[in-house]
Amino acid sequence: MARPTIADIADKAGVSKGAVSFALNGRPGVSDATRARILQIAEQMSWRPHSAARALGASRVDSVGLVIARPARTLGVEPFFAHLVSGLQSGLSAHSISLQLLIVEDTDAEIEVYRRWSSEHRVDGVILVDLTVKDPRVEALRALELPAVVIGGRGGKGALPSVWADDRDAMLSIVDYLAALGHRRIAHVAGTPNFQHTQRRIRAVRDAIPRLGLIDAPSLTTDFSDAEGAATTRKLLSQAERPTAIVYDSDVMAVAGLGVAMEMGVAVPGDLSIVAFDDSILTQLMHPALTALSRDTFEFGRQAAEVLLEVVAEPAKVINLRTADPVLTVRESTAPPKQ
Amino acid sequence: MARPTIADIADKAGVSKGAVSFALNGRPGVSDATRARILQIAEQMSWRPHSAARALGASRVDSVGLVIARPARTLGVEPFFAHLVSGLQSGLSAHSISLQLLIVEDTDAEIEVYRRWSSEHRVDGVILVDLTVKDPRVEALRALELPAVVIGGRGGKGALPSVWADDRDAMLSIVDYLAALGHRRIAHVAGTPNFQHTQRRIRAVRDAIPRLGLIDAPSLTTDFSDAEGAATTRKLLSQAERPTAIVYDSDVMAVAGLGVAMEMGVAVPGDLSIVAFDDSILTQLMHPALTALSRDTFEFGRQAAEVLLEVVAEPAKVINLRTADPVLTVRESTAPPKQ
DNA sequence: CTGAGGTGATAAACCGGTATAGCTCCTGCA
DNA sequence: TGCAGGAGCTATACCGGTTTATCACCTCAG
Repeated sequence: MARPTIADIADKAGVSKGAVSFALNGRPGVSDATRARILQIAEQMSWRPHSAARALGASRVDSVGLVIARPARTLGVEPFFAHLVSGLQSGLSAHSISLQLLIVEDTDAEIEVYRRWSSEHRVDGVILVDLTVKDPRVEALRALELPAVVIGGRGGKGALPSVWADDRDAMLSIVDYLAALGHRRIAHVAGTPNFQHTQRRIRAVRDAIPRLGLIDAPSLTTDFSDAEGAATTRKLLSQAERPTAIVYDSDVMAVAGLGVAMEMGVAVPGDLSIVAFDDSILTQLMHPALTALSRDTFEFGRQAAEVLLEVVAEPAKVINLRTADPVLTVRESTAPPKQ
Repeated sequence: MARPTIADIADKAGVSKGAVSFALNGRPGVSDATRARILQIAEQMSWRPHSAARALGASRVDSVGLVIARPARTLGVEPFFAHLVSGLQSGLSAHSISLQLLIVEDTDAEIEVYRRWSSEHRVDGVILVDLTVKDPRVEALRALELPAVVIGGRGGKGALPSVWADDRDAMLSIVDYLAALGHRRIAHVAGTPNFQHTQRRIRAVRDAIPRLGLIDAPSLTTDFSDAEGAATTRKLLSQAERPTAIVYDSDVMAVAGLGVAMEMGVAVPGDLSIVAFDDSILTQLMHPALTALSRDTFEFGRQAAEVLLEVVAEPAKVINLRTADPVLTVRESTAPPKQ
């Protein structure tokens, strides 16, 4: 007997299937003595529920989904997703929920996946990342009535539940530090403008200008690629009035920017300070090692999992959980500007 | 009516559930006219099979699994897994099979996952990576009768089906090139010694010594971390007779090694040539950009998916598919040695 | 002594598909 | 004319759980 079923257990225990089900799920209907006996037999036969059978009856599949819509090429350098996935699983495995991961090319494909998952009952809910300004996924998920939690995008009213970190505060902590070092010409190499977090960071920089008495603090958007990160840096360093510090919206762009500085003979941190808005092994491998904003992505994922499970259990619930603030890890790429 | 079932379709079409099932699965038993009518109604009601129901009856779940046993911390820098997963999904989605991904801490946990997946019928088969010399997973999977495909490890007799690239040839292509440039003192910073591919690479280097007339070619094992990569490099460059070229078993270690060379004032590629046995954006971001061995990991994953599906359909099948050979991408970190 | 109410269990329906036995025609051939 | 055989379809069992209706039995209050 390879895979015992509850019928096998019922036979052996001399009770009905129903009694076994009650016993195994810890619900009333059987005496403590019978329950103990059933549990012991189940244990001994090393019984496990057949996930499909349970899903069919109970209409929950104990599985949630995460779709990442990025070309595979740009993925993987960023530890972000690996850590996020690990954190998610850590939060889910405590409840024996499995994670379905899918990488697709674009948002249309992503929505299509949600549609399929929903109609095939493959997941109980999903995690959303990279929220854009007018994100079509929000409406699609609402229409499908598929529980969802947004990561990173703070929900307004009528929005989906979310788990978010304060991008604004984080960016301010960087700019404040640079200003305190004496920098007055700061540049910001931002990511894709349609991401909500990009917008928030740009706004934070702009708002800080008068307060900190900055001469200038332009935000230049890119597609997050190393190529555009390098090109933008080249442009910035070719100006008559160079910035003395550059903040990059990702670690990859920061590394590319460091390369450009070296290539142009601009000393880091002597002539130029560099900060990455995202930490990873990449920033630590560089010479000089890059000052970076560290986020606890693992914990982020864990919390998102918890929130999603709450929302799955109670779809009407509105949760907006703010996670721990990111901290600035100062390394060798930042210093006061030369006079 | 939110989610139509085949019973709904049967009602509307005025036929039995069985007829609908036949029609939707393209099997004989209904006339072409009826089939067409049923398909049209199904389409119109946007019917999708309930995955759990199908799994329960047909005892296949249209889902395969991949477990990665590495501490989350070291993951993610390596684009390898991201590309592999994308490739796998590309190969699977053509057959509407989904991929279950799990990251765990160690091999014991990994085997535990297989056990759970198997008894809960959550997957039809699994993909194995990072095969070690006496890998306990092989026996565990055989005992569970869970179809599996090994990635990277070429199976001997009695082994699991596999998809593999020729590590030996790949390593030889690197060493041959370095020798052709004139290098006679070559060092090899290898990965964890218990990995099969590490063993094969070490053997390839050793065997090449007499043929190429190398003075020396030691292979030093590490744990694949940047820290050990750096430490090993430091040791090598501190010797009286320095190697003039170093081959690293991973891109991360190669980057760390480059850092050490710079820190010690060893010019790359003037005094030292560096080659990474694995390509990624990391190697391209460096200055100088690193010569690296490029593998088509995406294609690798695609082929593995195909093979796994064959094995799932026919468990007795023995397949050992050799993939395209990796190619050496020469960049700026290699040059003839100074006299 | 009787009836209400709670406890511990069972039998059977159900979830949404797939697989199979069997039934009804219709056709073709002897 | 009779019958074998196949096409086309139906009815039903089945997969492995969960859930509900029902029931026997015991206890206790009136």
